[in-house]
Amino acid sequence: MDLEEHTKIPQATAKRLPLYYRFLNNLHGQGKMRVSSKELSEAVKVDSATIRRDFSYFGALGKKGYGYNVEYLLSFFRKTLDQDETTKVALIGVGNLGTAFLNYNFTKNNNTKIEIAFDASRERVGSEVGGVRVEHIDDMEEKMGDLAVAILTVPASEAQGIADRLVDAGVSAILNFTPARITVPSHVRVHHIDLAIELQALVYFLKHYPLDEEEEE
Amino acid sequence: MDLEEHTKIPQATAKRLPLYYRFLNNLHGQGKMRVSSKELSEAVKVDSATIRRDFSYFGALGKKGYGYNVEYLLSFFRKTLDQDETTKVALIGVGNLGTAFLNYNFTKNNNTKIEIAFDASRERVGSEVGGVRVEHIDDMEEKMGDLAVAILTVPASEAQGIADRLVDAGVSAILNFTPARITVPSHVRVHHIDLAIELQALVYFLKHYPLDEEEEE
DNA sequence: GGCTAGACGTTAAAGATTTCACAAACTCAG
DNA sequence: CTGAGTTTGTGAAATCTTTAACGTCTAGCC
Ligand SMILES: NC(=O)c1ccc[n+]([C@@H]2O[C@H](COP(=O)([O-])OP(=O)(O)OC[C@H]3O[C@@H](n4cnc5c(N)ncnc54)[C@H](O)[C@@H]3O)[C@@H](O)[C@H]2O)c1
Ligand SMILES: NC(=O)c1ccc[n+]([C@@H]2O[C@H](COP(=O)([O-])OP(=O)(O)OC[C@H]3O[C@@H](n4cnc5c(N)ncnc54)[C@H](O)[C@@H]3O)[C@@H](O)[C@H]2O)c1
Repeated sequence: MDLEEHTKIPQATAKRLPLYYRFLNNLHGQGKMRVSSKELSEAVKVDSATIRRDFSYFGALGKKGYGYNVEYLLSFFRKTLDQDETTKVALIGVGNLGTAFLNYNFTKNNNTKIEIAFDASRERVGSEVGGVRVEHIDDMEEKMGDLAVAILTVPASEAQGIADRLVDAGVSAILNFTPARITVPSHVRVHHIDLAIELQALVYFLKHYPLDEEEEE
Repeated sequence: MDLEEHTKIPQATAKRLPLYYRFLNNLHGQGKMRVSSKELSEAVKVDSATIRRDFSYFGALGKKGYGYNVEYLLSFFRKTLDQDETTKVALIGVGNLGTAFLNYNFTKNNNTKIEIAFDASRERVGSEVGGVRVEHIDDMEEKMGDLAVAILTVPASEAQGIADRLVDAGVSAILNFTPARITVPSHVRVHHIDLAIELQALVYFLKHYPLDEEEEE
């Protein structure tokens, strides 16, 4: 019943929910009591109609002529986004990117935490990075426990092999930062974040999709 | 004329072009002469009809009953993606993420290169990271030259201030890794990459959008 | 030279997402 | 208590994107 409701929410909306949640948190921290879709729109750079539409998938959360009650909205999204339970995450590949993530560790206002990290390099294994213990990749299956989510920051050539092992170890979601497009069974969810491509795409848009003329402010 | 043609290409297609290019490069490196949309589809995980459609925006690049000539396609995309000229990029904020990017530097098969980096911390300034000199942020305007693209990896609280200065310095595209949604004039293009949100969204999908039942391979 | 299998390019349909625009419902000042 | 002013929630339209389906053309074989 609960799940079915959620299943109807468009993916595009679902991707914006954490953004809304974060900003509502800020507002709440500032002691703000109410907020309109217009205000929110300016802050998160999403059209106000889109915001109202997004919220409406969850029912009537606001009041006409008033806007949204920050506290109410926040507590609603806290439930919706499962902010009360922390999802434990594994990170594979403690190199440049992996180290950056471990130091950051998404803990600020998040419900995710990197619990354990793995690497193949003997020099890294046994150390702690950002408070997270680095284990040897050979011990992955043994030490990973029942973590459901993994961040993949190994060299591209290793990606598929490690992904296969992750799947066998019971992982059901992978955030893949390698350029390799990995193949997994259909019950596993993979999101690719391909930073090199993001940069190239930005440059392409810059050159081929002119925006407004330059105008001095 | 040339520009107008490109302007008609859907954004979704444009974002996939660097991906195609990278894979074609791999194929070419392996000495492969021809490739079909089906093969490409399996490698980059994009529906083959979508690939054919994407390519068709540029005209008839393939041959029926044969597929695409790798060399031809590659040289076509090289032109289209301006792979021959290197776009110089500045990076602001040499912290965890910034350091990772500098060490990587997108140089592998890319047309982008981080030329210069800036930071506020006296200990970092003057050093080199990944072969890139780190300058003090106070000297940014003076030392940036005419770079058009910047990567922003400063703390969120600094993001808007630095963005304003980047715009004044003539930057027209910003890749923003901070959680702050920055405001810029309409002639400046900003892409947000919000890693914390990507992770949260993945977890949300995992919990609320069940995929196929688990099945043993 | 003719035939078969394969693969493109494209039309059209379906699906997803965004945006417009406005009636209804509310707030708040006076 | 009233009325002016806000702001929601949502049909309907517009836009963008993906996918299916297939006619057409080519390669390669016999
Ligand atoms: N650093 C960046 O800015 C950047 C940008 C875009 C893409 N990427 C991609 O992200 C990935 C990681 O990049 P990076 O710069 O951190 O690379 P890196 O070489 O610094 O780190 C890779 C780490 O993985 C470890 N490793 C190697 N094989 C392993 C294995 N089989 N099991 C476990 N660990 C293993 C290595 O010891 C190393 O610590 C790469 O695929 C890269 O292409 C990185
Ligand atoms: N590291 C991650 O994994 C991660 C993940 C998600 C988001 N982010 C975001 O990316 C940004 C950078 O993250 P980080 O972990 O690298 O942070 P960091 O604190 O390690 O690095 C920030 C760097 O910016 C420099 N800096 C501060 N003020 C500056 C200024 N005014 N001008 C120039 N440089 C200045 C600091 O000296 C520091 O070196 C942050 O906004 C963070 O929220 C990081």
